Amino acid sequence: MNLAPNPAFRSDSAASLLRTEILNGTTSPGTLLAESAVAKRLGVSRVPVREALFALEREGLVEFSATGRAFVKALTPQDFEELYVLRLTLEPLASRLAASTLKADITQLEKNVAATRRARSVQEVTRLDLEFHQLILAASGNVRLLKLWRSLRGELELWLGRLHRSHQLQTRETLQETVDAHQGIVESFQTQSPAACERLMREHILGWREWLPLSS
Amino acid sequence: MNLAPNPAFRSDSAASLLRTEILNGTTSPGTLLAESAVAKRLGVSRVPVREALFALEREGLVEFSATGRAFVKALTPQDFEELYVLRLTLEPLASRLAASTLKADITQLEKNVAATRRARSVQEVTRLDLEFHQLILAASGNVRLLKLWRSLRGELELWLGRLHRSHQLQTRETLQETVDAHQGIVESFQTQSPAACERLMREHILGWREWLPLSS
DNA sequence: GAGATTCATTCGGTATACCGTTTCAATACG
DNA sequence: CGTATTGAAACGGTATACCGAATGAATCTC
Repeated sequence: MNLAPNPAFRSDSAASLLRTEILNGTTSPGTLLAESAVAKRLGVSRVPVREALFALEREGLVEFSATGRAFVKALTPQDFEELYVLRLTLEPLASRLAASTLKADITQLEKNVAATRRARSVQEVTRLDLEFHQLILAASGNVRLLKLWRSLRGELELWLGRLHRSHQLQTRETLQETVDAHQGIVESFQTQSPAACERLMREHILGWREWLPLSS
Repeated sequence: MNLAPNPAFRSDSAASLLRTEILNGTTSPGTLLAESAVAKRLGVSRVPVREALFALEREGLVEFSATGRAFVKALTPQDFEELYVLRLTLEPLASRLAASTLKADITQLEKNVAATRRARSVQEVTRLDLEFHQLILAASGNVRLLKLWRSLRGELELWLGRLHRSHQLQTRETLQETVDAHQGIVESFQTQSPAACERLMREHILGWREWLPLSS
């Protein structure tokens, strides 16, 4: 028996806690995350906090000043524009690459869509929505492509969280639209060509254009 | 006078040294980079070495095992395939986005091409080649796009370095081809539409297809 | 001999301490 | 009043030390 896959590193715990607080909006953008202060608050030393901050930087939730101080990232409308352009490039590509894989097995995607139908909170829908897209990135088979997307995921969550808090999103209709679109994409993997899958994903993301802060 | 932009962090020095050794091939792929050993060799403590290893991981030159040990990344033909697909996606996009910026000012690109013409070593050509492409990524104005590309740059350098060492590249003709292609791209920014710039970059990268390890 | 076991060594995760630099607000200056 | 100055507190970069876990080779088992 070689079990014990959970060393429970303090750096991971610290990252999880800080991640939650940032995504919740508990700690507002621009806040200084001083190593000493965070360490004292979490009851650990500065070393794991340091690593947690680096991890969060890779996720796009934290940014470092020139002098090495960590701040909760503050996103501007232009940042969302950048993210949007990249999603519009990376995700259709992933869809095309994933087409052959997903033709054989779409059980995970189907589970995700079913769970989204049953979801009861906006947080849950958001999580499942991002998970749906990440499943396709993972199915692309290009681990670098998945890594690139994951480095943007934190910022995408910040974006969605902001939309939710401003009540611009997640009326009953938009939820239904999301589920329908995802359902259509899943079916496309079974019935259509890779190029068609790519196109469908592109159109799905184009539908997000209206939620860009700039256009509101 | 507030000069002193060079704190000369030991972590940066360590990263530079290790980076050079990895790209040279001095430390071969798969080599364990134990923190203690590297620290002793460089005459610093483990802490800056740790950070250097994280930095090199972001650059794609080092990978961590499940138990946290750092190894010099070993690239497989499939890895090159992944990198190629991503270049083929990101760089034409950057070209299109950079078109408006570069219509106004191509001096940096022109300097680069001129320097490439004057280059006397394969290492220098490689460096200038990657710099040319990076200039365009930077000119795209999308800082996230630039960051994504930079996270692949280390692996691209490993790829080119391998090609050089196997003498498959950098005959006089391929150098001339590179310079010509780059010159054409620079001119396209002045004379053509963003879509045409995008297409030209795509074709330039398609030209690299023959250098994929799989096809040789 | 092939595979499981043991154990000394190595290695990474973390705590703590020290130091120079940065920061920022109170103060002095024009 | 607006702008330099200054000095104490805060912060990050690094060194060192401790510990449990992982590693790999020698050993034991069948």
